[in-house]
Amino acid sequence: MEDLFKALGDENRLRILNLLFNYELCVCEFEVILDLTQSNVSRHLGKLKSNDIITGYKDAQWVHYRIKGEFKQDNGMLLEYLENKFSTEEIFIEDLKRCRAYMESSYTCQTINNEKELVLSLFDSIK
Amino acid sequence: MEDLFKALGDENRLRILNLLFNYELCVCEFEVILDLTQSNVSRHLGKLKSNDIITGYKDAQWVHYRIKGEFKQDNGMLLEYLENKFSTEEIFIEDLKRCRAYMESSYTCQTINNEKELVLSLFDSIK
DNA sequence: TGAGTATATTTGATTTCACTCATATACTAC
DNA sequence: GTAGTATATGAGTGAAATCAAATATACTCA
Repeated sequence: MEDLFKALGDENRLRILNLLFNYELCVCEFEVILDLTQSNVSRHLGKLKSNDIITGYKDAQWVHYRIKGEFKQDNGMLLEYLENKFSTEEIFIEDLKRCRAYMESSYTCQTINNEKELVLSLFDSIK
Repeated sequence: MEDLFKALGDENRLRILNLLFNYELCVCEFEVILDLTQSNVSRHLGKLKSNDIITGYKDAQWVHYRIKGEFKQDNGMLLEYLENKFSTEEIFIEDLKRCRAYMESSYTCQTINNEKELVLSLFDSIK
């Protein structure tokens, strides 16, 4: 319980969870959407994973992450609480907007790094 | 939100909250019931207070703490989640047993420190 | 007023955490 | 096989958090 809250006590990890509440994403996508370094994203995902909050599966070079089913089952009320709070705080709302813009584009995790400039320009029109 | 979870990400603070979900208590009572030093308890209460989770009022030398009403209103689901988890984890159950034994005794925060040995002996019969 | 008590805060040592840079691993495609 | 890409991890740094011991503050009561 202490460890769970420690895992949630970091803004970047909360931003990651906010996106994972809505989409399944891989490291390189978090990297661009949240504007974090690769190793930073990987570390935070590692912490969420070691606390059994998320799980990842490998598809070619890419590792896709999602909220763990068991975690959802055991922590329904907490998740509801989080979703509710996410929907009222600016930073999480903005993150989701960028995520949606990316999702509705034709870019994928196969192209996101080659076309990073173009993906970022998608986001300019939002803010 | 990050700060709230940081505040919850400490076992001693969770133990304090567990008791406050059921009783209103002052520093010297936490000290004996949870077997922590005075400065340690005071520090943790300070952190919970600065995060607007609890509030304290002074009565003579004693400061009594309780969960803040606004916090309850704004975080109902989180509180429900916590109460639920507290009721399933050994350490929180034991803490509550000791707290109840103290509450049902005739000791008060005016006497708890003079009679510390006797209060502690109340707890022996529990474990 | 002065002694005694409850609580808060300062100090300093130790630990923990987030972050970056560089490197290692694992996979793809040629 | 080699080159290239995505992800994970090791090592080092600086910031923040914990804790105990000592001190400061605020209150009571004689």
